[in-house]
Amino acid sequence: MPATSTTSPTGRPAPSASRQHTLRERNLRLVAAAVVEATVPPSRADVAAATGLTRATVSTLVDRLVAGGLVAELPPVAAQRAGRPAVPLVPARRTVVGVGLEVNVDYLGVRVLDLAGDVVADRVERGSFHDSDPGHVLGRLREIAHGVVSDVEGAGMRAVGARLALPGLVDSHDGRLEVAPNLGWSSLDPRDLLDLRATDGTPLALEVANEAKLAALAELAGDVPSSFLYVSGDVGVGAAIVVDRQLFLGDRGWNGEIGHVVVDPAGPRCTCGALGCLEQYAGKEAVMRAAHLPDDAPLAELVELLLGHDGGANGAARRAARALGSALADFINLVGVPTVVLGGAFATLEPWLRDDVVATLGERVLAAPFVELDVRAAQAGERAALTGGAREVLRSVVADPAAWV
Amino acid sequence: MPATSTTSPTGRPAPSASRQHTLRERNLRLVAAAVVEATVPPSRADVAAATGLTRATVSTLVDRLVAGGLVAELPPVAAQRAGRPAVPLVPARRTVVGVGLEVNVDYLGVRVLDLAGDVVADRVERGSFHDSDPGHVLGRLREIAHGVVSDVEGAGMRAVGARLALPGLVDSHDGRLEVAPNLGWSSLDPRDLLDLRATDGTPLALEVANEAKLAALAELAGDVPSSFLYVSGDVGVGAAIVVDRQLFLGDRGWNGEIGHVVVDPAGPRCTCGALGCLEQYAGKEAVMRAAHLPDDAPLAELVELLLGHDGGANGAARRAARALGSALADFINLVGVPTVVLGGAFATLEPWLRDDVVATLGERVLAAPFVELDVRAAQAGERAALTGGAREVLRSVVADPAAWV
DNA sequence: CTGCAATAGTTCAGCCGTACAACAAAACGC
DNA sequence: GCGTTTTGTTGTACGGCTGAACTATTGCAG
Repeated sequence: MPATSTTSPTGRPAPSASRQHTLRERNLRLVAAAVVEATVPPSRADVAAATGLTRATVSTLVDRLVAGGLVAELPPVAAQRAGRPAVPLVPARRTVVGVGLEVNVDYLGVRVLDLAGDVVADRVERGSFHDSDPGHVLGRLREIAHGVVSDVEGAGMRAVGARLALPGLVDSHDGRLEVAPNLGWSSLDPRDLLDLRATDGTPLALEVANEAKLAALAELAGDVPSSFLYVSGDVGVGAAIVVDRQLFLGDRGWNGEIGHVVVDPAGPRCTCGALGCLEQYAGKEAVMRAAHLPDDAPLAELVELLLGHDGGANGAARRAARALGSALADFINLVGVPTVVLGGAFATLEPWLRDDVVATLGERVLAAPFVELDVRAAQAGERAALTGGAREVLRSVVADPAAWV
Repeated sequence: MPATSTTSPTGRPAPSASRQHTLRERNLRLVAAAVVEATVPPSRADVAAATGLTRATVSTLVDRLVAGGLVAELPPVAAQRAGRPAVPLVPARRTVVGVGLEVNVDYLGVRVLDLAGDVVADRVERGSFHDSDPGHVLGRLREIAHGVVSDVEGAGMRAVGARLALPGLVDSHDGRLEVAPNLGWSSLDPRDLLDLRATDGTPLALEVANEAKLAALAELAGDVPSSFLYVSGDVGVGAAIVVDRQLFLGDRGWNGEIGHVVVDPAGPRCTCGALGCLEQYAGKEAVMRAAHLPDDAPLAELVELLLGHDGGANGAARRAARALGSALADFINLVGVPTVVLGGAFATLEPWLRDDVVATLGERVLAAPFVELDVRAAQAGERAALTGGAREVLRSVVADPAAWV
């Protein structure tokens, strides 16, 4: 909450008067980021060299971060060379944690991560939330979350915020959910129904976002370029734009709606009312139907057929891949980011999608001769939005450590 | 040049150590922006109130900006109320100027603007640069630019930088032109052929960008939302994304290629090799042909026919508008910015395009029920890229006044 | 084993830029 | 004409960073 109260719609900090303590805040952030993003635990001297600050300044800043529980010191280890051994600095474990929450069509989830990226708690409850009652479902999520937060705080950790992932259009200004077709929810503020509190009663800052967008952020934990497009295949097809390791949200966060990009104006009618949307070719129901499976067949069944070289399933995959390639070509031509990460069901199906997607991109992306197009499967695993949400909370702590130390 | 040397690919400043003078730089920018962006000339006290700085601090900063020629004081005018009369502050006129350059298919242009937004110099040379020689054309542009810069500097002004607009794919990292189909140019660095110098021999910082993108920036001079999509119709169809009054450049600046978005996969073959690109419906040649005019007919001729309610011309306009609406719907669904500014020939044709574009957007934009879609004609006038380029130079001065005072 | 070089981290004076408060300047109004 | 009001300036205090000197702890050469 404090971290975002002075940010513009797109998340960029609004310019305001800089005072002495602004220096402190900025340099604290710089040092915290240097420690968190380092691949090998740096010493104070390493941080000084990396940031351009003096060792003296880094020392005082690090001391503050250690006191605040954001950074921890490892026992000094003698290097292979002369000189006093360095004290390696690492993101603190089990001190400050972020909470990821999700309501999706077939499960509720809560996942808690610490600054080291460790999963501290993970709870999933399966169910069927098609056309469900928001108050009831969010009430249940609240119970689960409250239990998890109690456990975590009982173990001495501090929950600093939560992100709720929803499969629908979320307004990034006010966190309202405009519509979530597959849940049957519309026009509500989840924070009215899900006020989370720490055990001492203080409210836990909660922000709401689209599921695909938080799932995209989970990829940042792995080896991925700093800018990429993320496309998540599920019942719907959602996408996210990540630039310089940050979500690009457009005007109010309702972007990345690649599921309704035109593939063929003479194509089948979509649930949105238009004709030939991508979802009618690469959405779960369309793919299952094309593979002669029931609409709601599990993904594993399709994979089974594909592994057995079933003609119908392969045809369905190729049709989906061609359509996906066409829509992604538009995406790349418009946004200008040449790396595509396939998430959700597309990650599982990547071996059967990749070639046709790449071929279509090669034909339709105008800049194809000048840049290397890169299509790859997501790495974040199951229910990535939970990880992404929790990570995002922790990122906001690192981005504004002054508020937490 | 100094302003961008430490910026990331997308133009966001790379974080680095903050020192005392960082405060100065940031607050100088804040004050300069407050003066430049104000609608009515503010006093030092007004600026202090707007920025949150104290009057004392604002005074020293303003004095510096005045000394550097970025800000000027108007004679104090007695307000209608008690108190010492304020000294109104305005962007300085005819002191610091930015240079916009452009090579397009049918003209070369140079335009010089000062901080007040006044056009200080404007020179256009018509010609035909289809399949032209880059060295020759840029050499000629260099001559014209050199003459203009000499005049301007002779009048006591200081040219602080230049932007060159080209109708093609420009790499925003290194300023190289990858390809400009209508000029027949490819793979060259315009700065090798166009090194500009002030009269005293010091080189003038030159950056290169796509024509539609600089034209989009020219809109910021008028009454336009802080985020919008800009679509420019010409021989090709180009676009730009402006968010928070800044260009969004994706990974390397080759975005906004809306001309090659899929309108109909069964449509006519495009020069890019793919089928049914927007350019085959809304590009100049396609529209002229559909209106039964020669490919290279002047726009005025089409307008004439449209004003006369010519059936063929109207059909061509509607076909173009439907296709444009379809591609723009994709654009909006993907990027999430609901305001569209029609530029270039589309600005002239806006009366005949708007209704069909708006109708198509209403059908295909997923968020249409929740946000107000806004389609409007560009305001910047002829050869907007020149204005946008010059403005962009001046914006970079205001964004980093410390480098210039 | 001893002393020296090398590296890490700490201490302290100095500097710089902003805040705060008092003050000077220039209007209005009764 | 004098108090009031608002603008802009002056001087002091304070906070945060730098730079240099200093301490701590290692490796290595002799």
